[in-house]
Amino acid sequence: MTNIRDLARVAGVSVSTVSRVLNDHPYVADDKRQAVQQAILELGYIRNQTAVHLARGRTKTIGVVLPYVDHPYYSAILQGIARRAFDAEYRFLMWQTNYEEERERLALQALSQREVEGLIVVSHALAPEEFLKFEDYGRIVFCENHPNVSTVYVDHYAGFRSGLEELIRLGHEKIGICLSREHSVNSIARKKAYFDLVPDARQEWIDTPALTVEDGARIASRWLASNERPTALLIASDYVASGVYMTLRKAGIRVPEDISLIGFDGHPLSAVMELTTISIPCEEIGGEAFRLVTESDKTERIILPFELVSRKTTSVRTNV
Amino acid sequence: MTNIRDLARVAGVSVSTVSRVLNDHPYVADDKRQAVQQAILELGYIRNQTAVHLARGRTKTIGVVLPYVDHPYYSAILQGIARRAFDAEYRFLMWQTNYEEERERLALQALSQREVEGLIVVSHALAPEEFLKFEDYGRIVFCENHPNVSTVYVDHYAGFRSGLEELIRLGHEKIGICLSREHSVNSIARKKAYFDLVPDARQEWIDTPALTVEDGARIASRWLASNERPTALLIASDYVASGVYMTLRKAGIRVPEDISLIGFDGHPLSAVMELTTISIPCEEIGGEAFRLVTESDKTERIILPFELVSRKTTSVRTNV
DNA sequence: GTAAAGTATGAAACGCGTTTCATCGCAAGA
DNA sequence: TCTTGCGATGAAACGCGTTTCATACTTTAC
Repeated sequence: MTNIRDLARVAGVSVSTVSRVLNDHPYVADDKRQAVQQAILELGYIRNQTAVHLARGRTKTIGVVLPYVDHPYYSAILQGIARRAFDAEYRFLMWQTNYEEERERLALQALSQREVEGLIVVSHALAPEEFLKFEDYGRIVFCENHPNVSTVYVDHYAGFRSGLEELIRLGHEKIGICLSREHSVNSIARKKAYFDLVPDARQEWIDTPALTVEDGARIASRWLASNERPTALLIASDYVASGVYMTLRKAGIRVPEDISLIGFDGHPLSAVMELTTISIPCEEIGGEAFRLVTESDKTERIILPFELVSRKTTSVRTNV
Repeated sequence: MTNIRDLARVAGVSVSTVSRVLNDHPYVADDKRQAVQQAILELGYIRNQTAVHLARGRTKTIGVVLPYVDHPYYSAILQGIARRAFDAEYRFLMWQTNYEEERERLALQALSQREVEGLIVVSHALAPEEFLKFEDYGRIVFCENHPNVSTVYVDHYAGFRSGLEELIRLGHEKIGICLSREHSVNSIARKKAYFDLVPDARQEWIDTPALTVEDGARIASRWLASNERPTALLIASDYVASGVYMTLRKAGIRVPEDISLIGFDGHPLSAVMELTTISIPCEEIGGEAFRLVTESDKTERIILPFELVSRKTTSVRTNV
């Protein structure tokens, strides 16, 4: 492997000059610059990035912590991060955690070991404080609403509220909700909105987990089997909502005549399924998180908007 | 930043001994080991991974080249890679390319610069030969069928054949297909299967691109507007097939009475949509590709199985 | 009892690019 | 003519952990 010193020898210059040529620094005479470039071609020299990282003391790499990749919400955020990272000539390492704390800790370890310069925590199991212990090693940006941290998020309380208000406006009183996980910050906010706004809110009308289409099918089956059925469901993911929708239709239930459904995320799927949904800018969450983690030097909180998109799975309550 | 030499000084040993302790080498006396561990705690020492990478001459990192993350096929493969990489204590860098050659070249550059030890090329725009030029720098594994390369793939010719045979068996003669991209290896294989097996195969019944649900909606609209309609569609992705399905149903077309649909991938969505599909083990593709790129030392070709899963979007042709 | 084998440890080299600091030539300003 | 000052360049230090090699002391083995 030829290195910068070989280059210097062949070109008849010092290593500093070679480095200057490599990095397009000024103050290099044309003839020497050409001699170096000639040597590079002759020896087939290729820069060792690892050495550059060590010498510069930075890796131009960030870490991304998320539970699953094969889930549209997370992959959309990841897409946003990837896009922005590419433009900024940054790389990113991903920790796909399944919400296992041990895996999240590995990402923190990488941060402290200076393998990554910052961390985007899309969703996590570990307490936020555990993350903040590592703040000295690099910026940590969350995609969930925690106090006193840099974060890019959507106000899920308000988002759920808008969905619930819509259902109430349509005359629904027996409303159920489906939450992705039991105890996440988002779920807590959403649950609060539920109990704040729905007079007849009931613990047994909260279904969880709601992450996959299969969860949707399960939720629909449960609904079918229950003797006191909500007339409307606000579901934390379009994917899950699609599962619910299809399973109910299969069972002969008419949507929205028999039950109203509202999804969440605004995934393209919701459009072809004509699902009413609360749309959020997932890619932008990722992009902004990347911007914060690389550019910002103070704690920043970015709240991105949501939008209730009414389509064909919601209507005025007709039955009891 | 305290380093290994500070540690040596404080512990009263040499740097070699410190390194031995850090790496659990044998041949370190207990008292010295403890002295080093004590020093580590005292000084709050944290290993610099970049230095380790440089010294060891390896990064335990591989690169992944794929066009999009927010697409279920790719994210499922990525999930497989991520899972396996975690177990092997490997990291991976991702190049999300949008099929832009320039972006793919950046991944190759990273390989040559020893930033990554190998490359998994899930799908690509650049000619395979362009990749193979870089084989000296590390193993390159494809997830598509190219000659003379390490690859993990599904036989898409056979896969499409099985779908087409099923449709023919059901009495369909006017069969259309939807391909993800015009000129990918997979599409070429699939197109060949189409022309080999379907007597009335027509160029105008090949629809492309077919990557997103929106593509599905577009394809369905085209079908609705055409005057000579295929009675069956074999679609290269469940996502797209879902889009087709929902859009046709919206328009009052009965599936499978008026048209049979077969999807591809075996995505969970196909189950709740009751879509007939050709199921392939996406996660396993990723996992095996990871295994090859890190463990194998010769060119290996792994062909993974597919399976036709008959559900409710296919039936005997009833109309003309 | 002596050779062979194993245990323990440190100095120094190594991987490799970047950056600081000193130096020197030469041109512009006084 | 003398002083600034900029342009150009190299030596050496730096970032930091790993590994090789030599050395020296203990144990086993015969």
